Amino acid sequence: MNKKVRVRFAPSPTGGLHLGGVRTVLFNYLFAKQNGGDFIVRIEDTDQTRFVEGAEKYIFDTLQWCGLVPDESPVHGGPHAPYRQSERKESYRKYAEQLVKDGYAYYAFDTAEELDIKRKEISNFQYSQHTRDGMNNSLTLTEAETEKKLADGNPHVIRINMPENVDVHFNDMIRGEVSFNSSLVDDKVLLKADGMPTYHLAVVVDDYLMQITHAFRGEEWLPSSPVHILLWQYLFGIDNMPAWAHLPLILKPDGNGKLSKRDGDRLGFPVFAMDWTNVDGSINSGFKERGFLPEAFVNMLAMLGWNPGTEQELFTLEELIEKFSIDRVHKGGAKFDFEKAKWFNGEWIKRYKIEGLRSRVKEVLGDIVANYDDAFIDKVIELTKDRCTLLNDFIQQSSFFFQLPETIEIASIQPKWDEKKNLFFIEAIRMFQQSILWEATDVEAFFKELAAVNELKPGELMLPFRIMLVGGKFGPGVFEIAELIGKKETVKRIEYTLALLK
RNA sequence: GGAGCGUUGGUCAAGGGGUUAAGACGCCUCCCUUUCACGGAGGAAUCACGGGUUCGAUUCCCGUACGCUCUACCA
Repeated sequence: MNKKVRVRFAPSPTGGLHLGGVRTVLFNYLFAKQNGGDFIVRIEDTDQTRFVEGAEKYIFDTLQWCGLVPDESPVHGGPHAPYRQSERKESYRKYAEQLVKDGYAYYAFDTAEELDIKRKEISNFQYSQHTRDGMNNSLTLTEAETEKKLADGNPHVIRINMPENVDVHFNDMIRGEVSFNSSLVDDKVLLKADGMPTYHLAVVVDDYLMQITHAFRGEEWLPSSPVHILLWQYLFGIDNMPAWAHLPLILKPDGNGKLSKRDGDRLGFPVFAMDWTNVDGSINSGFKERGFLPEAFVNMLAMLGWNPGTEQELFTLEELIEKFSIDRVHKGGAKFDFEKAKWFNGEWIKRYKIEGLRSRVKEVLGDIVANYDDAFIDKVIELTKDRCTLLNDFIQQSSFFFQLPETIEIASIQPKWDEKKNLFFIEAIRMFQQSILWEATDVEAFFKELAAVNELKPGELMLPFRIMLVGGKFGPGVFEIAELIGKKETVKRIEYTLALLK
């Protein structure tokens, strides 16, 4: 079995690959891999005015980060190249003309202004079988008039000639039998005045030319599917049509409705896999930059609209390929929950081996780890990974291993600070300096011993000690921290804080 | 307005004629931890409504309500 699964996305200044888009790609990918098929990506840049340089690269960077790399590089060719619709422009016109010749479509010369007027005059105006008789098209014009208009180079579009009262139906992989009455569907534009196809013509022609057998897309496409079904019937035969799967929408967390990038800004979470730069230069943050691991991102996305029916929630890409099944994809939309997304990431950080985390943690911490070797960094990661849900949490949780804490929260200890404690730490410094042993257990023993001698409860001293080493009330066990940063650094930090407390 | 699609706790969801209606996130309580997390043990909270069919409906059927998507020479 050689199945090809089509992935589509339109790069545009207002686009970017957001959650819903990546999930569509993911499900395509899983299905393709599972069935031993090909996974290809096509760029739908039919509206050139909205195409931005770099958007294409952005898409592939995103797919790469997620581990969803297409089998044929749409940028560098392949058996079905080119993949940019703008480069396939010529092939579409031919099919549109064919439709006109066969009576399934017609030329329409109405200008944008004329249509605007109509829309103002008639509420809910639709260019359809009920209105096309009153419009300026090859159906109302004589053949000679049409020929002349075309010869004179009048701008025109080609619209589909929707049949009257035909039951158009198909079997959706997720929803089962879906049907529409053709009388209620308008005469969609297939070929625009600039010669570019609209999505409706392009999907059908491209899917045919690229021999696509299964097509996944968002639920928002369902209402226009009758146009596509009819086009398949007219052009290539309904038997050659790919199987459709209309995926449920990803909804905004509050209220209802499709998740939009505005929601991300408003609610403070990313809706893009990676940072996306808008035409105006503003940036929508990405999951990657927020400190997500690609595995966690993909895992989280897969569970949004699909469920294996077991209690398993954590999946690798390989496991997803194995377990994924299209009939367990839900029909209803799912609200996006950022808290759950973070939970997935925390779980993945715990699952990750230290070595796997190392380079990512180094990247997050930046310059401050420059002078430390991997062995030291690995120990830090081991001590802190379970308390991080995002990679960026390593900044808070582990910076103090590499440098003096930026702020020392002395406010936490000052109220109960007294001379007795001050003397304890002065003595501790002396004692630490003399000691030869410096493992966490040794430090703890010294510390408690000295506390006993000074008739102080260790409990009263632990917090001050922590604040001195860490700067705040967080982090792993103090004695383990002391061991790792070393005797010299420990003493230095005690002295530093003691000075602050004077 | 029209068409299509949908509706199990706050969220993600399993289930599918008879169940104490799984599990996860979040929330709350307790334990562990002389910090914060992690971890562990508990807890509150759900089948949109109305009619059928049936001995019995959350589950099947029909309505209603509500929500969403589409209704562009955007995808």
